[in-house]
Amino acid sequence: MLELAILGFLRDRPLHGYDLRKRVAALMGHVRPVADGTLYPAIKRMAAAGWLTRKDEPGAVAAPRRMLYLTDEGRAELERRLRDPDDLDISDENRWFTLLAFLRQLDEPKEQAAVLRRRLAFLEEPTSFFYDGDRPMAAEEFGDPFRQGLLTIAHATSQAELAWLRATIDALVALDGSA
Amino acid sequence: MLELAILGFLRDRPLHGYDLRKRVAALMGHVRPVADGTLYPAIKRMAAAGWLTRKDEPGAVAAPRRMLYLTDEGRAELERRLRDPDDLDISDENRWFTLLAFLRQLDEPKEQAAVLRRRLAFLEEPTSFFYDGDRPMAAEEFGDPFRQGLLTIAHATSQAELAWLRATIDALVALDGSA
DNA sequence: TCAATATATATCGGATCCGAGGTATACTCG
DNA sequence: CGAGTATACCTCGGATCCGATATATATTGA
Repeated sequence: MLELAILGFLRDRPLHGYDLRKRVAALMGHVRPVADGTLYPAIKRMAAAGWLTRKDEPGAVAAPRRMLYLTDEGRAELERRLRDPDDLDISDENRWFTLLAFLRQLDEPKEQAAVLRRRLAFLEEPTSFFYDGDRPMAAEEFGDPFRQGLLTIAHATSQAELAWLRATIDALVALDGSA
Repeated sequence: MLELAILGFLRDRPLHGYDLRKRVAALMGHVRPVADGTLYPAIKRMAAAGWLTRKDEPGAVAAPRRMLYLTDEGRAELERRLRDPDDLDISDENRWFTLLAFLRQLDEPKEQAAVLRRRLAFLEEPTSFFYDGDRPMAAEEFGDPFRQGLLTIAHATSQAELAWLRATIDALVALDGSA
């Protein structure tokens, strides 16, 4: 997921690692930024894969910066990941949020809509969080406020997402039809 | 986080690995269950740490089951993790949800409320997801429907959680006062 | 002026996780 | 009766991640 964020940010403009770190933290980390011990190895790894190149930037700032440029291979890899995301079928909000932040970078509205439809199909599957043996338990069955809270929050989240998904898919289809 | 789920489920009743796998999948995994290659090493690890004991169950079922029993050390470890969760300050919904599912296992309403208050404080911090240089960008600034969607969903989620948190903290405080 | 903080990059060990593969028995359906 | 599926446990290699640690300079505030 970190790799997708790096590819996405670099498609907008070249950045050095420290700047990238702040942007990734804002998107994925909030309080605790992504650890340096995670980010810099990831950059190195992705440079080895040929997705980005590094160039030293002799500048006015304290430490020497290494600017990161997305290569054509990196751009192709980004498009591949946006078009065919592996994990729309699991309930990992962070992954979905990161994807959502960069999905606009796909050129075709039709392909953007296709990704959203897969997510919609996933969210429309019935979900159960708790079981008594093999029998799924309904929210009303436990007075436990914490499990009630879990279901309340999960429900509100998926309702908000569903509403937005449906509206956005419609808009993308209309956009594609009129083009 | 997997370890917290295992401790929490075993506090309710002894389970064998395969049963645990289904419950963990229902809570954390939904479509894709936690991999066997993750769960069984985790069980082994936790047995080595003294948090649970394993006993072979010669039974009528196909393969021999190994029942898992939480030890006193395991119960103490669970309470420690519920009381002092490391990561209420990061935006990982899965962690928070797992914690929420077992927080009722803390005996004192006062301590339950204390955990919720820390989460409340985190959610009340202003958050920005996107930056133009160092300047945080408001939702209105980009017409981009994907970033708008990101903010819409994030906002709805945190509003639902805030409302539930405030109500539940009040209820716990009242409960503690009347006891 | 001196300490602290911010800038900036990097390595290393340890932890956890996933995917692929392996083993074996019971039940169900054609 | 045979194939497929469900039950049930496990190992191993590879990937990613975090925390600690290291280095070095510029800026800011007491």
